[in-house]
Amino acid sequence: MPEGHSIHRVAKALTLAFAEPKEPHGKVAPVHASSPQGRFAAGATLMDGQRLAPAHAWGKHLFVPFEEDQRYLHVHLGLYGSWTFQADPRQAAKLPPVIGAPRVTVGEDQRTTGTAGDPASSSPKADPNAHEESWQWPEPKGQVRLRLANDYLLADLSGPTKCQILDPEGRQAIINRLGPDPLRNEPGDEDRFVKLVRAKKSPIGQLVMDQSVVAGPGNIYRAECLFRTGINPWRPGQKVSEKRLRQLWKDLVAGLADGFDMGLIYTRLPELELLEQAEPTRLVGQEVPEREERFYVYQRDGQACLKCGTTVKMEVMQARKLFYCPGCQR
DNA sequence: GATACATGAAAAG
DNA sequence: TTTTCCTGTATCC
Repeated sequence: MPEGHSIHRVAKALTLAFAEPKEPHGKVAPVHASSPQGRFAAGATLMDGQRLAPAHAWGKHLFVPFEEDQRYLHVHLGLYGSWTFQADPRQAAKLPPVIGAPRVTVGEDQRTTGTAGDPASSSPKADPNAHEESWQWPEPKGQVRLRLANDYLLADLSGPTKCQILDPEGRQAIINRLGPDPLRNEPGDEDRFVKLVRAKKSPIGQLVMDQSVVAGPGNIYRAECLFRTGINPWRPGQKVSEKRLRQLWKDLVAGLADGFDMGLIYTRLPELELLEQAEPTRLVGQEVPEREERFYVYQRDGQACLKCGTTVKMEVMQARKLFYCPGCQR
């Protein structure tokens, strides 16, 4: 259950795990690919033995290029797909930090094996002869569509809505129908976002989740960013002022970047006054509270708005639950 | 054991 | 607008 920030993190994790040489001056080791579940058997065969190049994401789409072949693995997690990373507990010293972090996050679902919660203690000193024998990869748990593995790390993919091998044209066709990605934030993206929104009369709450308008945000960011910028989700795109849309773009940039850095969505600023600042405040570095205290409006329907006290509303928009404060968002 | 639900998107009607 | 697809977890009998 991932929004764009999770996919960018997975791209980074896959790159660190499978697209960077493990020894100085070494080559990238070929990846072992398989489909324990069987539903991606043909694709896994194509991938098995390939050297992988650095992965990248555009919105919620993940692309993993093959180094010596002009093709890509393309994955979209859909509503409940996930990646699970595991590491050889004896090789902790070689693990890239993004993998070693002791956390389990829905959607990317990273976890470490070995000493729970403390990767640093989990082993360089373990068994001096350990490296003599290769790591026994653990049995896949549940429905694993694709398993990627090398001598140190393993990534299991389950439940994706899309998992396929694409040629460059196939990849480009997907990117062509995506809007700007706030995590890429390239020159001109803000203008493109503003123009796309202002050309439509559908409600802004719908447009923020429309991947051809902006690629990355999902249901949580939609609710939270519209609250943070004080925009009513039912307001037609055309009728949102350019000023507010520029504010909204910048808020999405900051919000998704925070999600990327923290590995979870945390959007509720420590002080309400920070909401009024010209530039959005970044939350990375802050201590992360319990889930119930991370959001302003998401799943807070029936409770009092933290800013104005009005009861937070839940309505259904495009078959998804929409949360907002009718008092603050007009 | 059911059943409901989830951070999504495309196809079908 | 409704249905369909993909899976794991929580909650309720």
